Amino acid sequence: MADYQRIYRIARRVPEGRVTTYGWIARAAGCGARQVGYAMAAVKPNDRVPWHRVVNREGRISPRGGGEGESRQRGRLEAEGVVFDASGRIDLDRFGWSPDPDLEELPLV
DNA sequence: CCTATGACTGGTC
DNA sequence: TGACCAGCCATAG
Repeated sequence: MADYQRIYRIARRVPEGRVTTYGWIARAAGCGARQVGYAMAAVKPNDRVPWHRVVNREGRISPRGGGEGESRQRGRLEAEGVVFDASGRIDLDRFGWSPDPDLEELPLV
């Protein structure tokens, strides 16, 4: 459980209108990408984690069990100004954000 | 303690 | 881009 807090903390750093990937958070948190995904799946309302700003490396929303939160996630991102292309992907060169300064993608939209 | 599972990733074809 | 495969590590049972 404690490890999730570390992951959540990184996730909370993601600026509004930007997205990050499981891999980037994983690298910053010092754990595997799957654990980040697992942590996101375990997020509770009280955690105040912008889980919707976390997508996979394709800039696409990872399909999960219900598939319901998927549309909800997309809706929230679009509300923050994130744009999805025709394939339902986000342009990580424009909206991608890395918690690691070394990988910091050129921000700005 | 050990095995199964998973909102993943990176290399190769 | 997409499909396939192997590695990844915390949780659950």
